[in-house]
Order: sequence, then structure tokens, then C-alpha cells
Amino acid sequence: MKNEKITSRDIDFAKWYTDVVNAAKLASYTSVKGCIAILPNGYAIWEKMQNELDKKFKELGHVNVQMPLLIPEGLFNKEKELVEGFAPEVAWVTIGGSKELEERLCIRPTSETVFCDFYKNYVKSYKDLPLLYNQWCNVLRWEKETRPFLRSREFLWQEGHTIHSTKEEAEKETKKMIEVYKWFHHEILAIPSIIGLKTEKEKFAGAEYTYTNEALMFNGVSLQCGTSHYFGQKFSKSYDIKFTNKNNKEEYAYQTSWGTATRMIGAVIMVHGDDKGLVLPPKIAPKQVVIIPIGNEEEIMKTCENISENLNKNGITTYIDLTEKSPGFKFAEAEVKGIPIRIEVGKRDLENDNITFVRRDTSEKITININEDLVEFTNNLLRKIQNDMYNKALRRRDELTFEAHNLNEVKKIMEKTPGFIKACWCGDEECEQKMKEIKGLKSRCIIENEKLIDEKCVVCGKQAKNLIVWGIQY
RNA sequence: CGGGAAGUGGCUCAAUUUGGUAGAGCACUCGGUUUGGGACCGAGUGGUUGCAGGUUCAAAUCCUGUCUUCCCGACCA
Repeated sequence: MKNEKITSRDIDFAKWYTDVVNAAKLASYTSVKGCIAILPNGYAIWEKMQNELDKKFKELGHVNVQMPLLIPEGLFNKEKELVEGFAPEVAWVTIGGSKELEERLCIRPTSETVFCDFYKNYVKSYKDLPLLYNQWCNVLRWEKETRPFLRSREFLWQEGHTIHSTKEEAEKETKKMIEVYKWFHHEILAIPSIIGLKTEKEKFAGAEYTYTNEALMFNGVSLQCGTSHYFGQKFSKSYDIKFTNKNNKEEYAYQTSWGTATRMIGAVIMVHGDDKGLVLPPKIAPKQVVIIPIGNEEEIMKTCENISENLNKNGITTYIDLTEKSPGFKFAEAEVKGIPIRIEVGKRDLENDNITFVRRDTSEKITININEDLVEFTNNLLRKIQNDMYNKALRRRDELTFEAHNLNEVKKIMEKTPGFIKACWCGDEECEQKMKEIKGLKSRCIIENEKLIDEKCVVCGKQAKNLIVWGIQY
């Protein structure tokens, strides 16, 4: 059954996306462009994401802090490349109360500068290092074109800012955190992603290099999902963060930063969703099971309560839909919200001592005896759904991943469906620019540890340096 | 930021062309009958038409500005 409120994914993907956001009540627009209200259904998903990441960060020794929202202009301007990168999308506070400020204050688009300002006075000795700080907060970037979750002006994220006494340690941290994001996408969100370096053109302003996770959405458009930056001593030199090393010499510190955002909610929608609405991987579903009574006889209600209690007690989150709607309405409602498993309990089931399980991802109906071990059965099914969703997304990505050896091949591929295009590149920014002329193709990342598929650059034919994944960006 | 479209109860839309008391369906509330794919009957509640100005005896309707949303382009660590 198709949901009438949702435009078909194949007819208009952009409309489908916003329809799902609305129908699943994840977010709604407000009076300020690009600033969305994240509603309970959406925020609960974000909380699940936060819990998973926060737990992992802490296992790896990171601690949470909170830095200010406002950054004095002078402080913000110290790192030249960062300023140039962010200047067009920074909002400024110029008046406090009714008084014009002597120095205007920038609303943080990212917090490198604030962390640096703090580290400057805090770090004295190699014994103080490393500091592995993270903060969960909102940031503001004055985007011109906005879309709920994917590109909003205000968004929630986490930003890790670490500072180290050696280059090796900082580089290890950079690599480690991009692997954490990859784990998060694969294991928790059931989204396959490709890790690689950003080209000079695409890297974070002020970074020596940037690692990124690139994922492909159902429509073949790619989304940057979590980045990890190595700063070397660039920021520490701009902000004068020195420590005394083991040899009693002053040395500039080595830094990293890494972040991921509420944009991931958008990724989950666009990778897993279908024409009935959202499809949530069990590991981030705020409620994993919905139990729908069909009829209101005492035996039915009692059975629902028993199942719910039993599952909840054993760590599976469930609820019984007790609203006075018809069963069909409740089915549709559970589907639009993406709840992984629906259990139906009605007269027909109970006459045979059965209950009915329905999978959200495949719509498969499974009738089982009520005396079976429901906890084990449900846990297995949740695991299976999580795995199957990953594999389905992986298959889709592989279907939409192509190789190209020259510009004509690139054009041909892009005429059909967009997707990831693997092609070699000489390292010249001009060639990157030429690729962009084909439907806006940009380099997503440089693939390491994989053989070049060609000796020549896909654009100019000169000696190839890197294998690049190209794609259209959200 | 450039080009285009739109904004009327919570939602989808009508009334705008030709200015003259703002209307329907869904949703919501109450009562009843229902319940295996978005139930049915009956009775209700809810809008100074995005906002600010202007023209007019009179503005949802005409004019100006502005905000928001959507599409195309540019931009996007």
C-alpha cells in the first residue's frame, strides 16, 4: 500500500524527501529560513545517534566540554584560510542590548578558533597533552539554499577538537576518528560509505588534509557524512599554542578536528526510505516494535500488554498503539514513522495461538506461535533487518558505481543515472574544474589502497596520480 | 545571490481574472456504530487571507516593500 501523502520516490525525489520529513513528523519549518524545528520523532533519532557516538568517543578517551557560541572577530580572523573558507556564511552579532559593539561577534560556524584560544593558555607541557575534547552543540552557517536536515543554517552536531604533542599521534587520531564514523555508518546507520582524502580544492579550510566518508543516496547523489581533519601545526602557529617538549624545547602543538551532524538523519531518510515513508535501522529506531491490537476484546489487550512487557523487560523498545484509529490507519502510521517491526494481535491470530510479525523493510509477514521465545525471535529479526538493510543499500550503491576512462564515458554515465564514478586524475585543479562542467560532478574523495584503473587522467590524458570517486553533491 | 512559481483555519485547495459579508474536503471535539490496509452516521470548534505600508466608500483580490517555501542556476568547509 502506497502512502497518499507521499509523492513517489521515482516521480520526484526532492518532493518525496520533504514529504517524508513532514509525514513522519521529523521536523517542521519555522519563521526563519533554514532554521528548522526538530520534532520529537526526529529528535529521538538524533538522541539515538548521539548515544552511540558519545559512547564510542568516551571509550576512546574523549571527554565532553562546552565552548561559547560567540567568537570575537579578531579571534576568528587569526587563521587566514579558515576565514576565507567560512567568511561568506558567517552571521555576526553587532549590537548588545541597544549598544553597538566595539568588536562584532561571530556566531560559531565551527569552533576551531575558540578551542585554540582556550588551548593557548591551557597547554604548557607535553605532560598536559593530549587533550581529547568534544562538544555537542549547534552551529550557524548562512547557507543560501536550505533543506531540512541536509543543509540547514542552524544545525546540531558534534565537533571533536584534539591537541597532541607529536605529529604521529595527531595523524593517528585523524585516521582513527574517520574509522569511527565509518563504523557508525556501517554498523549503526546501515549505510555503506567510502573513506578517502579530500582533494586540495575540497578539503577543510585550514586543514593540512581532510578525510571524509562519502555515501550514496538512493537517487545517486552523494552526501558527505562526517569528516576528520589533520591540522598539523597550522592552527597552533596562528594561535600561538606552544608547549615544552621532553627535550625542554618549545614546540607548536599538533591538532585535529572531526565532526558529524543532524544531516545524518537526512542520509538515513534518503538511503533507506521508500514510498511508504521512513525506514529506520533497528539500532537507531527510538521504538523498535509497535504492537497493534485488532479489536478491543480483553484477551487481545491482555496479550498485547504481555508481549510489550516481555520485550521491554529484555531491552527491546516497544509500544502498543492504543489510539482509537482503525487498524489500517495504525499500519500506515507505523510505516510512515519507519518502525522496524509491527506485531499484529487479533482474534484470527489468537484462535490459533498465533501472532503476526511484519517487517517494515520488506513488508514480509511472519506468523509465529505465541508460546515461542518472543524475545529471542524479535532480537534475531531486528538483527536480520539491520543486516539486510545494510546489504540492500550496498547493492544499490554498487549498482550506481561506475568506472570511466575518458570524458565521453563520464558523460554517457551521467546521462543515465548519476552515481559514483571511479576515474583517475592527474592532480590538476583545472581538470577538477572541467569535470564540474558535467552536471556539476565534483571529486568526492581520493581512494587510497586501491590500484589505479588507468594510467591516464580521465580529463587531460596526462599521467594519472590518484583514483578519484566523483559524484554530484548534496 | 540571479531567474521562475507560490503563500487563504493544522493540511490540501476554492473565491483573485472583473474589489462588495471568506468556502469546501481532510484533520480536530462530542455522541453512536465499527475494527485483519488510511471505517461510517450525526452534531460542533476553528481563519482580522505570511507580514508591513499604500490606493479605495470598500482589499484575500489592485500597487509597493519585506519574509518564508518550492524549482532551475551560482555558491556550499
